[in-house]
Amino acid sequence: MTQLPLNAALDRRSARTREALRGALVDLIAERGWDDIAVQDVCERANIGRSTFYSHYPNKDALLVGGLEDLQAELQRQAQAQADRSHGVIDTPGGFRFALGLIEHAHEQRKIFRGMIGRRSGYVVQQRFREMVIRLVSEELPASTDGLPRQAAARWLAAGFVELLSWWVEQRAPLPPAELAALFNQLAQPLLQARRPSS
Amino acid sequence: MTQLPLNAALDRRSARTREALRGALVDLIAERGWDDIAVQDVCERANIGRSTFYSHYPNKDALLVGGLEDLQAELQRQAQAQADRSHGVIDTPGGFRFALGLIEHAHEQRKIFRGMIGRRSGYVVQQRFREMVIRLVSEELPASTDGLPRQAAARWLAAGFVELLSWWVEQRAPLPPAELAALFNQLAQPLLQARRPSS
Amino acid sequence: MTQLPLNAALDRRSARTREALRGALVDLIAERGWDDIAVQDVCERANIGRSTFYSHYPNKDALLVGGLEDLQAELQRQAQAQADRSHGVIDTPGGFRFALGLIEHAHEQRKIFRGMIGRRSGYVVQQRFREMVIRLVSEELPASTDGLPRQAAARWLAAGFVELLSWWVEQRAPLPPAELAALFNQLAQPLLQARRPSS
Amino acid sequence: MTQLPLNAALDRRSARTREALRGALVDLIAERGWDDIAVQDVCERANIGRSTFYSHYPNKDALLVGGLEDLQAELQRQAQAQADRSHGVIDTPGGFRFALGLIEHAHEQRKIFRGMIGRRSGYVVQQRFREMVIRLVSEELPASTDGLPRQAAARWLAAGFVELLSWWVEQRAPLPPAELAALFNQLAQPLLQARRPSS
DNA sequence: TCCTAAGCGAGACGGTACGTCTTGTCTTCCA
DNA sequence: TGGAAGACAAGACGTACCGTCTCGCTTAGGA
Repeated sequence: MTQLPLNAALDRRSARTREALRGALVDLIAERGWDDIAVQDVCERANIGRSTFYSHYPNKDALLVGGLEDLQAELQRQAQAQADRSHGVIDTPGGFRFALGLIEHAHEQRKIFRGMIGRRSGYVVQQRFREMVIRLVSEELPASTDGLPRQAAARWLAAGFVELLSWWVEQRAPLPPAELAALFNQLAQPLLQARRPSS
Repeated sequence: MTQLPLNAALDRRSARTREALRGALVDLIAERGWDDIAVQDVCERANIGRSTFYSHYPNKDALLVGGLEDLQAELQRQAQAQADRSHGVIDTPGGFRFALGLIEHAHEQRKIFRGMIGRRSGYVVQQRFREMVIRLVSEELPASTDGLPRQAAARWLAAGFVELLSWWVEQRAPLPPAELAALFNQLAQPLLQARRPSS
Repeated sequence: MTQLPLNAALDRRSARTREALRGALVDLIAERGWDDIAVQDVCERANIGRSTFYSHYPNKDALLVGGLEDLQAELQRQAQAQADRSHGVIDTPGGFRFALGLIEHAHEQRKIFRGMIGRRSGYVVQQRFREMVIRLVSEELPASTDGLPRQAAARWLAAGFVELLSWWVEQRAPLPPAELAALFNQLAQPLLQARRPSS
Repeated sequence: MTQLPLNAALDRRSARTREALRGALVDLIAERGWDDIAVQDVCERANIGRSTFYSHYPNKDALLVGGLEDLQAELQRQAQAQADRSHGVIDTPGGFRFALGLIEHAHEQRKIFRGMIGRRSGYVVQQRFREMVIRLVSEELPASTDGLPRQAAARWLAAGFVELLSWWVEQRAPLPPAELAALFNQLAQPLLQARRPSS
């Protein structure tokens, strides 16, 4: 009956397999873009049998989604931390907190992002990424967005943000992250003004 | 530019084939969304041999692009006509001329647009469609867009527009086209203000 | 040469697939002749996916060649056995040992041979079959074949043999195999006389 | 259905087209061998539209057959001439009259014959050619061929002849035509001896 | 001289087969 | 017992030919 604690090791092994797959996927996305990658390729890169892949994820998509969920969690953690740091005193004047973090992340991993949301990406990746950004935007969007339904507003901003990012990430001499974030927040202004009706 | 009037009949025959293919594609996109369509399916629907398809288009993509080019041309024609009608007197007060036309088109062909840019679409379609909108926006975008490079501004607006359209087209009780156009133009305002520095 | 005894079961599975394909091919050749058979047909008959076919053989040709190699090996084994039985004592008086075996084989499988070398066959089959017979003849051909180069002699005899077989197999009331073999050996006599320079 | 003798010129035009096609085919056979030639290729080489090809011949085969019929007629004419020259006096001592003519023809057109009956040929060509040789042999074969049915004897000889020719034509330093013909006649001897039972 | 029937080139079209590629399932063996 | 290896079915892809067809041009002969 010593089985229960055994599983921990196995799980750890599983985790390492998953990790390897995720890493391989990221590498390959950076190299070739999503669409030109076959499950086979990911497995080879990760030194893993193709059947093993399917025992972990039903899809190439699923693998990606897993990765993006991690990224989202991380960004939300960052945003939260930032909110906590300025413990309500000034409250980042009219800007989205997630933006800078995500932009900086994209900056550091420029190559991967180029594969993900740039030219050579694929539908699923863009779609998933956009969905993630929609969730991030939604969380910081004020309740009232004059005229426009909240969901539509979130999508407008998220789509714009993603497109901006996609443009920025392909640039040879890009703006500094902070400026891009500022630009985004400026463009988003009309939808944020309702935020502090008094001021 | 099949200008030579020599073999008009052949061209006419080809044109009818192309037409049939395009129609079949649109139908199928409306029914199942881009990704679930095989070249074979399009051919069957259009009553056309698969090899004939390939003698006209190298790809499923190419077929789509052809269709979108037509749509773009049509919308530009409309926009131009509208501009001519108000022969410069009032100059559509601060709005994009293409918007209403495209929105109305989407309204009439709601089902097709749902297949094209809505949930079940595919990367290529969205991408191609977005590119088309980028071109449309670019044409009407004023030269100076304070701070933001022109290309980035166009992409911001186009992405937002597409996303808005995608959201709108899935609604059960959507706004009237005119109101959506107004909303878009209002959201685009910050980038258009540079337009009339004098006023 | 899948010699490693590691995964015997996989090999066994493969072998059964190959067997099925070979059988189906033989059947179909007997029914329609080589040229009217598509890879697809072989697969359907063998209850095997077309892609599986291509993972075993690159061609329809390759499948055939495989089968012929087996046949050749079998015939050589028979000829050897026969030679061993009469351990040098009488040494089949002036005749080719492979002939009777092959003729009897053709007799039993008359239908298949009709498809293979008869009227409705195809170039590849005839060619491959002739090559096999050339090899068989070569092995038993004496070193010196007065005047004619050895290779030419082998081809003369093989071509004649195949043609004879092809004629015989189409007959309604054919000679008994032994008589055909005798006939062949008689016709081959001029080239075999050099065999026993003493006599 | 070119029955009416009205338009001789049109027929002449047709004839020139046919000629061009035949020439192109021969060229291409010499270059690449039968199997690697598409109808398209023949047409391009002959500067003729593909549809025109099909208005003359139903097949690539038919084009070939036409050519071979001409060749056969020519060879028979030669053989006849030779028979006439030696107006029965000596009657070519035990040899086939067609052989030398055909061999010399093959010698002169070595390249074409390589394409036709050599390695890179195709089933149809070999088959057709063999049939022609069977007809040629049959015509000169004596009535009685001890034991072997006449048809079988003709096929044995024809197949051997063709194979010999095919071997010879691929040689780098081939025997002189006359010697090859002698060799063939020597090999054919056993079947010809019945010819003059008296002598 | 005009006109009319043909040969002809061009190429659209449907169809069939090819060989390649990817996907997801399933089985077997090894550690 | 989990993972590697890989056989397998399914099916889309883009290519290559095939044989049929329709269309207009050209041309040579007979009116």
